[in-house]
Amino acid sequence: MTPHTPVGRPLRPRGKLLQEDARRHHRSLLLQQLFRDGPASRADLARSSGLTRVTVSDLVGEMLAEGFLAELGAPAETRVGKPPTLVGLAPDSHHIIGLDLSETDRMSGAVVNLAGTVRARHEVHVDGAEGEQAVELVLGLAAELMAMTDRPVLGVGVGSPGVVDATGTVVDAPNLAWTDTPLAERLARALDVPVFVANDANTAVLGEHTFGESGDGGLMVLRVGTGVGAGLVLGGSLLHGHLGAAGEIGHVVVDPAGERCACSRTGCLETLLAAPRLRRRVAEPGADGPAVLAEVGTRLGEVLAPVVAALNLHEIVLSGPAELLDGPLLDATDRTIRERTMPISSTGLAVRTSKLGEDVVVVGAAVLVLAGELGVS
Amino acid sequence: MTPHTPVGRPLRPRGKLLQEDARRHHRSLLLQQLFRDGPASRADLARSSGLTRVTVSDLVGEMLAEGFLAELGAPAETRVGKPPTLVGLAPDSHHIIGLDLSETDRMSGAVVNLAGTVRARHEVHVDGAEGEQAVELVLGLAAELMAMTDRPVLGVGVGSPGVVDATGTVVDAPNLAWTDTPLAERLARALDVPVFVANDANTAVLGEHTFGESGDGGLMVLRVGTGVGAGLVLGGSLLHGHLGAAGEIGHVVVDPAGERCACSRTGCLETLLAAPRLRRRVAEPGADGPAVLAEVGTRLGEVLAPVVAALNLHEIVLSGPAELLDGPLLDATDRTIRERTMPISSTGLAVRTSKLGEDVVVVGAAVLVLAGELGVS
DNA sequence: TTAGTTAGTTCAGCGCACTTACATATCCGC
DNA sequence: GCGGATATGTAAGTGCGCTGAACTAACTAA
Repeated sequence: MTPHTPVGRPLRPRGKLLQEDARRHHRSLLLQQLFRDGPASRADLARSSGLTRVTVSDLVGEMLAEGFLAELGAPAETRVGKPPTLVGLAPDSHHIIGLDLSETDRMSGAVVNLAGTVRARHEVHVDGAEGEQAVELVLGLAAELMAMTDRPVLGVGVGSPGVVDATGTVVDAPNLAWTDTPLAERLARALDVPVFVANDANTAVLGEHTFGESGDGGLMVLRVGTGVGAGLVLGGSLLHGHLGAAGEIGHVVVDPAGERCACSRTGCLETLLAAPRLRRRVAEPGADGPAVLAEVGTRLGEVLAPVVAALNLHEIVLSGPAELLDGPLLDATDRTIRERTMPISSTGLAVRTSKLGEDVVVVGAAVLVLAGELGVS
Repeated sequence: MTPHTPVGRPLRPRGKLLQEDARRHHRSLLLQQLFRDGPASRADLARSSGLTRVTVSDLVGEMLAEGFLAELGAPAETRVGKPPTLVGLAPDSHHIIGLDLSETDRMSGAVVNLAGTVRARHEVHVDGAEGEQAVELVLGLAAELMAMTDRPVLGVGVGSPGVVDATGTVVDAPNLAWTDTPLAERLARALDVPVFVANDANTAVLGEHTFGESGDGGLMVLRVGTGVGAGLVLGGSLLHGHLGAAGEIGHVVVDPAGERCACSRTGCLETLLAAPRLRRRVAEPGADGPAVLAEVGTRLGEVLAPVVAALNLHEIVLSGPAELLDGPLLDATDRTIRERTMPISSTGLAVRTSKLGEDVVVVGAAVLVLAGELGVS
């Protein structure tokens, strides 16, 4: 009798499971494989997935017919036996529309292929649009982008500011004056493709997780912009939190004696770290820029240390203006976290800036679609 | 086209999925149902699970034969149509052995039924036993408990101090001088039943999650004893962390100017909160007990606030000596968390002490087995 | 008594992945 | 240069688990 452990498996079963689900699951398994490790033969796929060659052939055939995969011929190297025919993901067989609504002055979007490469861009100015007007701006932007590709569109992903619930309804987004706005439904109705909406920090962490060369441990992406927010991927899945408000870390108090914040509290993380304020402080005449940045970094480290210890995170990624984040601030954050946690928590940890830059949100929005439609990420 | 969202579903498929797995999954689904909501008719189960009556009948028949379920006759109330026959969980059809190795002076264990009720107890003194000696003490305790029930034993669950990996190997437990000790394997070999081992704080959070009347949002259990540790259930599953060290929050620095800690840092949470130290400080001549407790509670709140905000937790449970935790300390922690986080993070949050008391760990260890063997929790 | 309703079972059929068997295509040793 | 070894990929048949449709059982309402 060997020891078992219920790792990763959710404690409660989720629902009815059909054969159809099994097939979709296995399709995802193969896609995922090709997605991460590049082209492979049917036999290779069979070996690594545990499915039989027969089943793999069947599934691959299906996906070839749909266009998601392409046959790539035999590999160059020569070995005993019949040479395999490689199959690989056809990254431009389908395109995805990713939208980033997190900037205050504009809404940007992109046509993204299945490999996370941006194929086209488009953006619209917000110009103070709010409520329904803002929704229509989004609808227009998405339609425009859909017209920019001749490939079938797999779906639309949106990274929106504010709190977004599981159905893609924006519960609350002050900047756009949205409350309980069913954005996913509106887009789905208008465009007739699957639509996924999530908080911008959440899409960012998905982007980083899938396309940012990150590992498989817990990942946290901290977005620094007009505000400060975070997204977390734990155990391979996006954390939503009890009320869908996971990652809302911008208004944690770090310094009760600090500046007054718009949220009526004093000394929130945002009063120190939000890009406009920080930029102003650094530029103040007579200010010691690096020292200011280091001090803010230290404060950030103090906030993150308990989170790192509690979650045993693998990576923390800072996303935002590089001139502010990448340097004394990052270094101080990294150092502070290590000073304030045990080696077992901090040795496995990497603190770095984003590798995707400005595109994290749109690419992450595309991952939302990839995960939802193909089970790939 | 309706909006979709990949909620809760892990982003990456876990592995091959057989029909057999589907059947186990559906069994779990029904068991879970009966487990949470009590007895029901086959027709009720079919309606709420989405399976057909045929399938439910088949599965229920199987589980009746195995003894897990029992027919309970018709309900008292009378309605139109053929009266249903209720089936319900047979809580004492099988028993589970739960072990708690977290105390320094003794190892305790219990025979637990499927409903989480303790049916018998046993314990052994540690008397300084270490390494292999301590392992044999555990083997003996488990064997003794297995002899105390005449029901089939579903498995053995163990809550061990220290870091435990996914295979049930204790990576590091200083008190017992265990390093890379394959405890699950040893027990499985000796007793010939499935064995599950996890960190004591992790088993505690499982116990609280399943039998502590807690909700479905994120749950954190903070164990205060000789040391301080935590366990987390997020999105319905236990969080392990990158290196299996999630919840190791005892050595987060809360006061760099504080007392020196055994871990070579200064001002760790443990230096304030560990039960022996705290008890001593409260009992000091001239000390204002409640004030000391409130101050420690405030510090704890400062550590937990970032975690609460980042995870949007639903519940925080303090488990340990009630005379220390339940009162000014708990109140101060609760207050501090609310002062330091946004309403959206804190309104959905409840901070309380454990409802299972001393039994959290053994009962949680039983849940480990329930989840692993029956997919129930 | 008859009609209507609900519970639970029987039976044929379908989808999916598996096993077994085979065709195909290369290398290797003689 | 040719059979044997080795490996890839396809074809046919099997078994498992679920489903829909039809059936029996047991009760209420009129």
